[in-house]
Formats: sequence, structure tokens, C-alpha cells
Amino acid sequence: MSEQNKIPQATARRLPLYYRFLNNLHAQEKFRVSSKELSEAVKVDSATIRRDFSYFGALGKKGYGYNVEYLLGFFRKTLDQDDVTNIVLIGVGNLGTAFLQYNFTKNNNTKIEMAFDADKSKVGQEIGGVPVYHIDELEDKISDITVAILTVPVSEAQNITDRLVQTGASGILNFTPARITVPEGVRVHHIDLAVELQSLVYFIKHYPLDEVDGSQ
Amino acid sequence: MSEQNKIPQATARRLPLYYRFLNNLHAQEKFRVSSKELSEAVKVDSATIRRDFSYFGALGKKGYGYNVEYLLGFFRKTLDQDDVTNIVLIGVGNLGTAFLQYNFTKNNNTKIEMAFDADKSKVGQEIGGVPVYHIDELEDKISDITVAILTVPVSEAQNITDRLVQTGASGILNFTPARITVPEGVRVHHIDLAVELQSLVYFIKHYPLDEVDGSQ
DNA sequence: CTACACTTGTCTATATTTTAACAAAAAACA
DNA sequence: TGTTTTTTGTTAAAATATAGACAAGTGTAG
Repeated sequence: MSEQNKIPQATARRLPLYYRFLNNLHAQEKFRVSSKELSEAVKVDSATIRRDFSYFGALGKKGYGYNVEYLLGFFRKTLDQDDVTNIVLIGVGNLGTAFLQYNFTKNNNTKIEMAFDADKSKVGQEIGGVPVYHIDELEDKISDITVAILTVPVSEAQNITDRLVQTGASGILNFTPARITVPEGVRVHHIDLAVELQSLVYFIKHYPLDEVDGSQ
Repeated sequence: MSEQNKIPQATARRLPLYYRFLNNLHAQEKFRVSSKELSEAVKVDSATIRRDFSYFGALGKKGYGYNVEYLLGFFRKTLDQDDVTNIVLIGVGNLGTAFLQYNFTKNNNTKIEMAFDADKSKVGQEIGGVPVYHIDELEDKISDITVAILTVPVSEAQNITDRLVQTGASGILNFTPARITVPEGVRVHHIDLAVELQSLVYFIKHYPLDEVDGSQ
């Protein structure tokens, strides 16, 4: 939806970060904030922050900065914070459980509705308020689901993905090392813990004493 | 160390991915592989793969592709697979436990040596073969540690970070939502699960039916 | 041995992202 | 009020990353 033409992907990836930090400020009853302060807090260059914000118009005031409440309200709309996205989680191992416990309820527009696992001993429980069903029930239970979190063993990744896509999922957050294949129109973000660790080690060994932060 | 001048960071982040896939091929007793095949498997454009490899010299052969064993050996050296990096993990919650169970032993140069937690009921256990110590013992136990995985509650993040830096850590893989502050020379990679989920949702809502994969 | 198909390595073009710089406006202060 | 300081929004430049194209080898098949 929306009319926002051409917000760079790099910017879009930073929006949730800004949003969360603005929430913190608001909770601390701060009224104003400058791009410089924000920069120190979220470790993003202040010019980049101003540039990011400017895609949405002139949100601040020269010599003053940004009004926290106004900015927060603006981001709430932009990030559709009032429009909850239902999410399923597949694979209730340690990683999956971590997600369920976390369960983003605080200030988010995302809610994990159900979880699935192949292990019958896990079925029937509630973890972090989320019911766990057997994976065989996947197709029966999910209908209005657009996003899935995939925390299954790598051997199951493609198979489960196919089933998710079949039922209409349009986004998958993939924590398995498998680079899954999906039809066009389905978006996959890979978070590959082993790769993250390895590349951090590589950077430390080969790019000594230098710039910090190459995340995301 | 090393003489590798100027490998782009984007390339460096992909190296572990290539390495792992080459290992798979080797295990399947494949002898050769083309950039096109690799491309399909790891979802990276084949020209990008060839370009990435070319930073290390001419590793392939025209009309043939790459010899799996040779390439694997080359990457093993490049990624220092024979030089194990010792890692500590701080915070043995669900996420931390997931890491410990995972424990990268398969084909990696990274080994989690010890874990720490503030909860005494966790101290003394071994999880995934890794002993868990009390956080008070941190400074006593770690000495040759360069990399730490941070899976503690957000409120503890900066405090623990300072202690890690104090003992000489030069890299931190930070899973807390806090954007921690470190002195120059210390490298931090943030993996922010809530942000990943939010930004996936944002992309799905605002960039419909389009390109796939915006990960890392 | 020749012809054809394949695939690299690289060159060049394009796209994306970050950063520096600064005029213009607002605030703070004297 | 007038002067100084702050800070935005934007322009322009630089840095980084991706992708198309193709010459030049190499393998393969007849």
C-alpha cells in the first residue's frame, strides 16, 4: 500500500530501530531530540538519520530538532503500528522458544499467533502465551498468515517453506542455514547465525583496529 | 593479519556462506562447480560470485568452473579455518542455549569455550559440551578470548560489554536491542531480532510483489 | 582435429548508500 | 532587540555494491 515512492531499502531497515528508540525517549518523557543525539544512541551517522527522515518530509525544525511525540506518531503510522501482522513460528526448539518468550508484544505491530512443531511432546503447550500445534495441522490452522518465522532443522527448511508458500505466506524470516527457494513475490530474510559469527571473526582478523559496526 | 588489500565488506560477509556450501558439495563428492550452480544454491548473482572470488586471484578455469576441493582448500586458508577462535557466550537463556546446542563444531574455526550466566541454577551445568560459570567469574576465567556472544537481557548489555572490553575482547556479536558503545578497535555486529521481523513486515507491506532477499 | 558449447575473469555501466558541507531557519542568550 | 548557537533539510560528492556483457580460454563431442 501507500504512496511512499522509493524509500531506499537501507533506510527501511533502519526505521524500526528509530521507532524503538523514540519509544524509549517517550517513556523517559523527553520532548525533543536532535539527529546528533539519535546518532549517538543508535550508532548511525547523523546525516544519514536526517536523510532517512527527509524521505517522509520535513519532520523537524531547524535549530530545535525533532519533537519526540510528533515523530513517534508519524512513525507509528508509517510503520503501520496499529495494523497487527499475524505471524506463525515453525520449530519450537531453543531458538523458537526464545522468540516465543520474547513475543514482541511491547510496542509492536507483530504478534506470533501460533507455533508448530513435529515433536508431539511439545504440542498442546503454551509458550509465552502462544499455543503450539502439531506440524501436520499447519494447513488447517493458518489462513490469514502472511509472515512465518522458520526455526526448524535445516533438513526441513525447504519442505516447510513450500508448504508455507502454498498456504499464502508472503514473507519468511529464515533462521536455518538453508538458502530456501521461493516463488517471486515471496520475500525471504536470512539470518544465519553461523555466518554472522564467522564473518565477525573474519573482520576481526583481517580488518584490524578500524571502523566499528557492519551489522545487518 | 594477511596481505589481502581491500576486500569489500559485502564480499567478506559472503565468504562464510560460500565456504559452507563448498563443504556440502565436497561431502556430496562433487568435483566441480560453476558460478551459475553456486548462484542458484546461495542466491547470489553469478557475476557477483565470480567477482568475489576474483579478489583472491584466478581460482577457476574457463569452460570448466571451479574445482571444489581446490576452492575449499583455498577458502579454508583464507578464512583461517585451521586457526580456532575461542568464544565466550554471556547469557544462557533460550537464545544462548540455542547457540550452545548449535555449537558450530562441524566445519568451523569458532568454538564456544565457556558460557556465563547470573542465574546460579544454571551455573555448573554443561550445555552442548560448554561449561556454564557464574558471571562473577568472568574476569577470572577469560583471558585469551577475542569474541563474545551477548545474549543477556538488554539492561545488562552495556555493563557486560564494558567488562568484556576491559578483559580484551575485540569483537562482540550483540543480540540485545541495545546499541552498545565500545572503544575504537572493538567490532560489534548487531543482530536485532525484533528489528529483523519489523523490517521484513515493512518490506512486505510497502514493497509488494517484487525482488526477494534483502538479508544480512 | 575442428567446431561448438561452456564458463571464467574482467571491464564497464548502473544502482545504491553514505557522508560532508552549508544555507536557512529557529532557538537561546545577552 | 540583536547576536550567537544550534540544527535541520538538501545538495553535491564520494564510496560501495551489483549486474550486464563479452573476449579469451577450456572442455567436449564428433
